[in-house]
Amino acid sequence: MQFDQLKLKNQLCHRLYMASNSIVRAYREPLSELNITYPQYVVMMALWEQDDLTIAELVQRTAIDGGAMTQILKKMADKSLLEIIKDDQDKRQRFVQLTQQGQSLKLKAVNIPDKISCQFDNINNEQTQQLMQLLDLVVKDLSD
Amino acid sequence: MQFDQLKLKNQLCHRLYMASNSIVRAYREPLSELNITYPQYVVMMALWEQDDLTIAELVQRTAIDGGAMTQILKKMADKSLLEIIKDDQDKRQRFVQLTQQGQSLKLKAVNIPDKISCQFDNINNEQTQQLMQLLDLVVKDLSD
DNA sequence: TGCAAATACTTTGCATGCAAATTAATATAT
DNA sequence: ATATATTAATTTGCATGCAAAGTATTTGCA
Repeated sequence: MQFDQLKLKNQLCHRLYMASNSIVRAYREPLSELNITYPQYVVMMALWEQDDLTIAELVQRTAIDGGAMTQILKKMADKSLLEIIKDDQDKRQRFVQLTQQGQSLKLKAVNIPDKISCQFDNINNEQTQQLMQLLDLVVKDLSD
Repeated sequence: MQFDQLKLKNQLCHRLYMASNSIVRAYREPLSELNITYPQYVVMMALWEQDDLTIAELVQRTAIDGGAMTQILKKMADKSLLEIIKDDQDKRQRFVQLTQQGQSLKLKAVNIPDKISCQFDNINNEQTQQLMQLLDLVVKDLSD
């Protein structure tokens, strides 16, 4: 039966869809305490790791869509989490820099991963690592 | 270093975010030939598997948000893929039924899974199964 | 029997994800 | 040198995902 492959339970994509939505939803509450959304949190993590990136670099590291990134950064700048600085060398690009407030938010965020991972009762560290490796393969195969 | 857990490369959520977006994006082209979006495809798969479901059942099986479901079904009804039928027994609920056109679309969709899976060069069937099982654990842990 | 609580949906407002078109500036080729 | 191609961002339009509020209906219980 070739139609079997159209069943939802056989679809990797539907598993990914559900898992991704579930985990982003799980971040909603802890992130609301920092007054940021999930994609904004991804931007913060990228900048906490390496500040003063161009928007293109930020797009590359976060895999957030460029069009969306413009809007997201605007809102984050409005909240004084970061500043968007024009480059005098190449006037097409802009650098993104954390403000003091943006940097210090890291201290409030540091316990978020623990809050999330303690919701995982049926999956251990080894399985998590394995899962991340497999997901990397998926992303790699689809990025060509 | 507790800050290490804030790095993007250590985040399961970011892997899921990228993988889910990547795979939904991969479906975009084949689905555009059927003139449907990814969530609409999920609804179709659910109905091809079991027709004449209530909206609540459809929400439960697809994991699509109820609010979004209303809009999605409306668009699909506009495209004559399905009909939304009021229940005389319980006037709160409605049944969703595929039209002839919606049923026959299955024939055009049956080769889509193959088109997607042939993009996976670095991941084999066994790994895919393993991945799906691990994702089920994630969803299960987060659904409580 | 009558009314509060629960259900099944719908609506609304906000924040993306994404493709496509647009703008501004730089790089390249002839 | 100059037209053309490329690059970095932004803008626009459409389709969700999600929380919260709103609408009918139906249940359940005093």
